[in-house]
Amino acid sequence: MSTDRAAIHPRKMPVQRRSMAAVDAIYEASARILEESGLAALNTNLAAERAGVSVGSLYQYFPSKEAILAGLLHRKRQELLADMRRVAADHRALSLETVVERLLNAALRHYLERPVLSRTLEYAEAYLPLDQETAQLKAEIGGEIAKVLADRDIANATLAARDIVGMARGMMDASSQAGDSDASALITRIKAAVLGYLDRMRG
Amino acid sequence: MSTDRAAIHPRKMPVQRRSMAAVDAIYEASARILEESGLAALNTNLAAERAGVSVGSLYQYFPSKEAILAGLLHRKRQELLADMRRVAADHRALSLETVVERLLNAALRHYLERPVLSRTLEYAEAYLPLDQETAQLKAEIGGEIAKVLADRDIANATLAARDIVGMARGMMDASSQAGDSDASALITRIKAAVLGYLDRMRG
DNA sequence: GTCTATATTTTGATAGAC
DNA sequence: GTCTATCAAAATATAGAC
Repeated sequence: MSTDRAAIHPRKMPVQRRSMAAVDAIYEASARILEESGLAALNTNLAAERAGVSVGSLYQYFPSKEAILAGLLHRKRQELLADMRRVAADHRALSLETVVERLLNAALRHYLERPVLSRTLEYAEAYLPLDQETAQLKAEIGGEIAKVLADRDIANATLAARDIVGMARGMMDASSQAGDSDASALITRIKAAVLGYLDRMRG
Repeated sequence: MSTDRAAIHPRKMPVQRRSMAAVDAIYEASARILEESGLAALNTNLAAERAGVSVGSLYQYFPSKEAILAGLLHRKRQELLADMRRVAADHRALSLETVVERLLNAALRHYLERPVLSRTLEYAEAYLPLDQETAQLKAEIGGEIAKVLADRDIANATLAARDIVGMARGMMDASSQAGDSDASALITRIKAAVLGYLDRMRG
């Protein structure tokens, strides 16, 4: 019997205590595999084994390995969005420079926690049949930034937000791949790029 | 018999006319597979079929699918480096702004030719057992930019070059993923980020 | 709910004929 | 040099016992 390879969404929400532990273990095991060996190395058997559950159990929660990836990405996005909202909440009281710095701090904190995992999930998204809900989260993260920019009368806030997210991400990737570990110096440099960009686009 | 999965380098240089055509066809077919379906979809059987050659022939030139990826990346890098050198050659006669613009034009031209392929190969590099020679090419590309910056008395030219490559790449990725196709507007915005960054890092 | 065992499919790689 | 045929290994997914 041919199985549905396109299934992406977690099979069901685990409500029992035990089930949640299994799902968490699968996520964490998968994350480690991705970090250690990349996308190509992730498979359901290995993920189950490393999570300390059987493949059968894994398939009870995830219809495919893509579903695991989608779930991981979704989680990460939710966490970042929550943090972004927190930072953007009272932004009107602050200078542009301070807001930018706080937003970058939030983004960096998430990214630097697990840079390789972040990179891998970001790439996976590009070829993964896109999960509507997760795409929405991405848009909302951009939206939070655009809102801050629009309030400062920056033209084309949506485009600018996309540019800023892109440049920050690119610099974080380059830095982490080069093995650079000085986070505060990195923030300073990203801030230079972001504020320099905004200056020049405004002037 | 267990085969050597770690082999990366193309098996041999094709010297005959016919062989070169086969190798080219394999590269092009692989590139299309990567663009259409991502890294996970690339396999030797499919690449051979789409290239119009048999798997046996493919294995005559490539010891593994990783070798195909490594070869594709190596080619792309060589092309970009050649272009960068051309641009950087007479840079002393030009303003910083003009040099930056020319370098970005070169990078963009290469990237926008096949953005999805570029992204995929870049990601592949991260988990691919790194090909010494290709890593060297990457360093040389950064080196060309660093040289230009150092000549303008920009401190920490190597670090700045890495940042600039990263931010440009991140913005190109974001733009192409969003489906934006206005290349000249994109150049203008990347220039704003790069020059703004340099200004602030200098001042 | 979870596990073991297993079928099915896909992929990697080679042997041997032409 | 190239192809066909095929093997071996790995990965997906499920059935059925507990």
